Amino acid sequence: MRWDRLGREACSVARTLSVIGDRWTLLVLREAFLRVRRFEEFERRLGITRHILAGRLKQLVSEGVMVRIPYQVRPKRYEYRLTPKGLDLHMVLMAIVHWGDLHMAGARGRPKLFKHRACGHLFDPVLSCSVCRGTVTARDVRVLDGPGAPEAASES
Amino acid sequence: MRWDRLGREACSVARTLSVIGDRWTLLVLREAFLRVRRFEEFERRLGITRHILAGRLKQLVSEGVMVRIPYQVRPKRYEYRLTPKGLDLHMVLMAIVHWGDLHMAGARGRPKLFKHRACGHLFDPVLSCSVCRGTVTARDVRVLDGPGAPEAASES
DNA sequence: CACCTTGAGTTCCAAAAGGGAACTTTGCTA
DNA sequence: TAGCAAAGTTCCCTTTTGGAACTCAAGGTG
Repeated sequence: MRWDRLGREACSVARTLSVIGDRWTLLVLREAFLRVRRFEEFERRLGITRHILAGRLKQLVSEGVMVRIPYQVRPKRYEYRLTPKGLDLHMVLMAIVHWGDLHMAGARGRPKLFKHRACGHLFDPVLSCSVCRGTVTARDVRVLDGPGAPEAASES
Repeated sequence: MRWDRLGREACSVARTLSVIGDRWTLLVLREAFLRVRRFEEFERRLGITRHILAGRLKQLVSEGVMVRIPYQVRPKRYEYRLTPKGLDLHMVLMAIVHWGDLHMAGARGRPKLFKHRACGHLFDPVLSCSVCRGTVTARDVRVLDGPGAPEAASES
């Protein structure tokens, strides 16, 4: 399989990965959620080379995950911001961070903590069911074919 | 930055990505959650080349995300299964699928649906707060430095 | 017994992607 | 006039993929 075909697979994992399934892209998004907006600051904080960064930002913009908007006119300078579609990736980032906190934290503990503004407490993200609000773990889920499933073979 | 340094960064995103931040790795895990276990079946379902698959599986095993266990002795054959550490990636996969369902679904709709065994309903995954159980979105979260944060500079 | 099949890899080579560093462009500032 | 800053591009060389063929061990088949 070549990556240019990924976005056309009948699988939401594959389609999502066609947008964000790349280390640099996820790291760029991490910074974006921490309110980094400018080319040079992404470069400085990530240690990414400029031409890779330019490519990733261009892709994120073309996918509608970020927008490139001018923040000054003379000379023209642009910054990158998350769109609503990009903000929806928050759950993906939180899930990734949480797994790292559980399984990859160093001796000194977590690098970041999260406070829930609504209740004021430090918290861990928990996946729950939109219907009953109960916790959802791997064994609680049964996977069924949906309307967009491939015809005969079972692909996810 | 080279990838071999990623796992040593003081950031749970970076550390998680050092394990799963690769398209093929995530697709292998998707299949693993759908109960695929054998080398040939991963190959067939993903269209991945054999030597890339071998490398990814070896890495997942060395990270403790999967285990390689024999399922027959003569001739010796092995299969790959998720460990508890691997099963904990479920939230990451669910978050990725859900974003794809929201933003990348084709005209025919979702390829897969999820049923919550506990309540019996088809559901969407929702991220919630471990303390108050309320929904958590990007704007509800305040990020603070934790004990494992880098000294002076602020990196996530 | 000679040969074919299966599962799980490994090896080889050409093509694509990535890392590093220097160069470009536009206008501002000393 | 020179220097600087932000945001990219270009060039070149190294590393990683994709694709296909080859290996190995143990059965099964005629």
